[in-house]
Amino acid sequence: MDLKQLSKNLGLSQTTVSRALNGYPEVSETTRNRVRLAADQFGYSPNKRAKGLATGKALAIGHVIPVSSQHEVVNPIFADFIAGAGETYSRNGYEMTLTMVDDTEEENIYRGMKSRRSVDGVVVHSPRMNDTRIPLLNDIGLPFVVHGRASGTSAPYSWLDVNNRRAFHRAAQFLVDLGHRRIGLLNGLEVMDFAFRRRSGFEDALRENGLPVDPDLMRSGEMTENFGHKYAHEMLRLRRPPTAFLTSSLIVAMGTRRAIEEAGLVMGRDVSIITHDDVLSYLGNGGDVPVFTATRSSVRQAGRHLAEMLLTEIECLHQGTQSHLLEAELMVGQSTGPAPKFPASIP
Amino acid sequence: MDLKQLSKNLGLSQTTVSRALNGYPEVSETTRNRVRLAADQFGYSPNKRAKGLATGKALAIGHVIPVSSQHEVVNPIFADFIAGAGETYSRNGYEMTLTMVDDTEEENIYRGMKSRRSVDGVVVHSPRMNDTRIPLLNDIGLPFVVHGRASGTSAPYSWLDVNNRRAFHRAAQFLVDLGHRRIGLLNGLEVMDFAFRRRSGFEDALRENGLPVDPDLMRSGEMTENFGHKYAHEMLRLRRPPTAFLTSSLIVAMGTRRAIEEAGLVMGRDVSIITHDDVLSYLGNGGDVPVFTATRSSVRQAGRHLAEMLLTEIECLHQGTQSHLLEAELMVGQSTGPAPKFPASIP
DNA sequence: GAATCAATTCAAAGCGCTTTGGTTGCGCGC
DNA sequence: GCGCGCAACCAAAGCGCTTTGAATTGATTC
Repeated sequence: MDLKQLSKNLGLSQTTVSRALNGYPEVSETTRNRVRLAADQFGYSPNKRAKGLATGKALAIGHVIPVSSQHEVVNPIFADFIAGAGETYSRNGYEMTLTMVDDTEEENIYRGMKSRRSVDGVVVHSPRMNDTRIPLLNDIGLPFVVHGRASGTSAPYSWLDVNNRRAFHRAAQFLVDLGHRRIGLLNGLEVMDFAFRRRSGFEDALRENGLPVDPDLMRSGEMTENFGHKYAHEMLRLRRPPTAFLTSSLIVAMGTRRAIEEAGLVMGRDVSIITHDDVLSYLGNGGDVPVFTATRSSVRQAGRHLAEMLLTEIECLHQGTQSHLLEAELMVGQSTGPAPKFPASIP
Repeated sequence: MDLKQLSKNLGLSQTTVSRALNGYPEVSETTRNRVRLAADQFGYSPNKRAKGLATGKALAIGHVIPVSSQHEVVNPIFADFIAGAGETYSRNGYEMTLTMVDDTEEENIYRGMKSRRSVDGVVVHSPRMNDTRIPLLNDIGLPFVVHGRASGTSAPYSWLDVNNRRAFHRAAQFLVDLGHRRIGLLNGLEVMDFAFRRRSGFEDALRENGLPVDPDLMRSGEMTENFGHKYAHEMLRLRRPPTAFLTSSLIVAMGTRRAIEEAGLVMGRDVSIITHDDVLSYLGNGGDVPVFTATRSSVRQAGRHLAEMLLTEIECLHQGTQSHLLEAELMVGQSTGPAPKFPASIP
């Protein structure tokens, strides 16, 4: 059923039917109702491509997920972030198109999206420091918003980010207040902007408390369970092991806990953990008292919000950029406790 | 830059330029090269919507992710599955559009996709038993393939599935061979077809070995860490606790391990765990000897493969249905050992 | 020299919608 | 009775591509 047939059935012109369905005022209410009814009845919905061609809008948003060919890790936060964004899109009649792309050809992808007009805008994921995508997108004139920020980028852009620096600063301070003096940092890949900020918040807290910044106690890498396990294990075997860890995700924290328990130690008593928690739906850090003490901020919520920002940017031709800095809340759980008087030594 | 401009620049007709770029034979090689060069130079790529309108193909595949409003869990395997499928799509010039949808309106979504022709086909995720989507899609004539199977559906359809029944049968047999007599099953939601099959494989193995099927030792639910923890904890406090668990995912296994350790027991010695492992990239169950004994099958690989099946179905108008049953491999890790002579009792 | 042919190229129609620039019919004031 | 404004509707152009059917070559054949 297309517009032509529908209008023929109704004995009206295509123009009128189109206007009736799209809410234009120059159609009488009786006609509009008649048209709506018929459209429902025949199950008519306009061909998206034709509509797109005619209006110049794609009614679609692109998410380009960099999948490095070297480390094939799919960041698990995508699922929840995209679930959040998807809610916003469907509420507003947009589609979401996902592209997995090797990070070497990202530029071509964006240019292609622009020139073949397949999307109205894009969400930039996992910004790195000095991220080249931001000037690129500004350059080619494709509307975009960034999930996170990119230090070192001078061009203006819209973003939504968690205050990673403050979150890790607070977390570190919390551990110091509990008496911890040696704290291990298991950070995300530090080419990623968020990881860089987290580290700097962590280091600032140490310095403010007159504590040394010890490279032996800092590792960065893909945020997997194995990563957490491997380096926690390694640090716990140092001559002077850390009495606490600050980890970048719940998954890493779980690996860290495994290393702690393998060493015959007890999490929360012998060794503390604070982690950042993105509130992934399948990884609830729940209960009345959370298992892990955590700085938390829902990535799903972030997805919803960022998608809204992008849509207003597209629809309102919103001049100027928008930005939102979310504060993470610090939830005290069972994984932290006072620093032990005599740090357990590993056999 | 559009086709009109490009052809004007070249002094050729739109027809010729279009044919040159699309590899039609009735264009001389010299002209074709000239056209290609110019297209590259001007960064021309055809407007996707116009192309779609003209050809009637959308060059896009839809993935409809059911997001139940009750339990807002986003299944973490989506990320990896979609990464796999996405690779196939981009290799073949397709886009992937994702729709998060409350499962009450799925039907409308599919009908809409069909009538507005926004996709050439869809992938059905998380089939339930007697899944209504399969007859629906057959009915409206939208090409589709299913990730998994739907017991109780008589209509033919194409699918790719892991042999879940055999995997859990083998896993249970493996535990029985190690001397375990009481085995806890922490299963996915049993409206899901895969969970149903897993349970039946599990029960068959018990029966074949003359062991009772004890409802107290079987739980099903969303596969979260908390789910694993909660019910493992509960079962371990039974008068006759299980000496082993069979769990539905690595995440659940991690929750189970937590419960075991909280009880002061040692995984692999006091209590064994076998889990299914979807080989999610961020959850490597790696090492020379995996942490968890597991039946494994890569969901990312499944995504790649299933996407290929769908594309051949669409492009070749492949009559008849295709199906593939993948066998999971059993990887022996550190989480299993002989059943203890005197099962540890919980204080 | 006219007719045939293959190899290239082209003009124009069409995909299903929106939108521009009308037309129509009616009540109004003068 | 005339011109006017307004409400309601419409025909046709246009979005950027593909594809049909025809035209233009130059070479070949009779």
